Amino acid sequence: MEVTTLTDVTESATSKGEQTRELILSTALRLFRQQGYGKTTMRAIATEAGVSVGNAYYYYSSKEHLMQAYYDHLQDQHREAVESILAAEKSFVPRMTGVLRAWLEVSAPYHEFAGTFFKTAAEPKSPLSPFSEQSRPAREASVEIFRRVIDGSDLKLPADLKAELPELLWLMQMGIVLFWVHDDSADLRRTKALIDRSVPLVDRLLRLTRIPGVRGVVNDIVGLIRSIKR
Amino acid sequence: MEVTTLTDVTESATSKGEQTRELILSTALRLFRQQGYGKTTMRAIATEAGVSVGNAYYYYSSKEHLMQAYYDHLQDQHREAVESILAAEKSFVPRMTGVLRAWLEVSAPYHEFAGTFFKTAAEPKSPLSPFSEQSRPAREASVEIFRRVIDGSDLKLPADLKAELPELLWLMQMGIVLFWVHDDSADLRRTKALIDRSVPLVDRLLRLTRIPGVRGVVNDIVGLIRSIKR
DNA sequence: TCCGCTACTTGAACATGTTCAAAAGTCGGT
DNA sequence: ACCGACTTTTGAACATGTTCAAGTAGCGGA
Repeated sequence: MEVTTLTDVTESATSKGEQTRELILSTALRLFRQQGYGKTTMRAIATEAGVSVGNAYYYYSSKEHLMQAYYDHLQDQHREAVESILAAEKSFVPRMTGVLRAWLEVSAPYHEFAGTFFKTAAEPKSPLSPFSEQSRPAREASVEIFRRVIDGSDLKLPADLKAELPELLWLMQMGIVLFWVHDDSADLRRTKALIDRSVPLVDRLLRLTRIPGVRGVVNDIVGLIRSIKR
Repeated sequence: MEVTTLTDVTESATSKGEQTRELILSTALRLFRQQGYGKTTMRAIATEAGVSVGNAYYYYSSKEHLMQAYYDHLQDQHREAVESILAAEKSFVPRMTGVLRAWLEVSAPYHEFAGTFFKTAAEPKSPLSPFSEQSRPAREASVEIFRRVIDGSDLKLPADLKAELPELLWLMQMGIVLFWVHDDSADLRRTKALIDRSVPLVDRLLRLTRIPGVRGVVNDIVGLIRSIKR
């Protein structure tokens, strides 16, 4: 259970401003972890980082933007962690399970204040919403992971379903994240159980698409998804 | 497209305190609608209602609690609106579609600031979360509606699935709400399309459970749901 | 060296949700 | 009418996210 150290965040800092920027971010993340998001004040972050409040706002236009930066950092870690899994595993279930569990691991240190973070998930106007235009790059990078999960696996799927599936798996991850946020079981037992049991289920569901009676429904589902994407 | 009037909220006000309570609530809801949640200050609510700020807090311990009260009010309206539909329709699709559309109608006047409201959906600690202990009564009342949707319909289902289905339909509604919050299409065209197309799909999926190859997966799904509920 | 431009930094001021000690009102009992 | 207990009301004070006008530092060019 490796925990991200502060210096992990500070990488390739070059100019003067960049150093201050990273210093503020790493200080903020440390305080978030230590005392939670709500109890960490901007004044505390600034003081602890040895800068003025206004200076913190010069680099991060709001407290939520510090979260956004953290989120990006998290995703980078996840992308990295996923590589070895995708290289090693060849069938769908372990690939998907591994990817989800990897997310769980990199996010674990932040579980306590994650609620405050994902609070914004439902707020359409916030740039932090996973559905927003601003988070499109991060979202697409995330969807790309699931595309690789499928492409590198042994699944045989109808073309149209295969095209939509990465986004659906991403959506599934969003659901699991929502569950995780509410999960207060010891060692995240319940979330782990959810992952370990739901992925094989998805696998079975996907293989069901070969049954003739099912095919029609699948087509309709794909059609529905396509129609509401615009 | 009937819009809730302020006096709809104020009903059966009796004692002195109750009157003030309702006055504050109705004023708050009016301002929320007129200027949005974020731009409505507690001072504005108090001033407009002709009371002091502290007095508003005497009745509602936070701004969010004013939302909670609104939410309860909304649910009451929904329950009422649903009666005629459940009395008239006898098959699943129109029953379910009607219930969802009724929700859309009573909620329509608040669509603009709904984002701020459902923001709390993902925050585990907030009593406003639909999954929280505090909102259990409201949630159960809502689930009950879906139980009636099923019980009064022509659906023939395996007993164990039938037992879990009301909660699943409630979850489906949560998903639709999330979609609705992000829907900025004219006249909520896209959300309406989502309802009208997804309900028949659910209907078809449910009838698929008769196919032998599907039965096993359904059992597993039901098992998974049951196991993660604890 | 000095000028001017940009990047950076500051901290006081502001906006707003929330708290709280004190005041005012209400009401039943004597 | 007065007392005491409880409910209701008040507004100033507080906490904290955010803004902004002003100041400082660094740096390339004359």
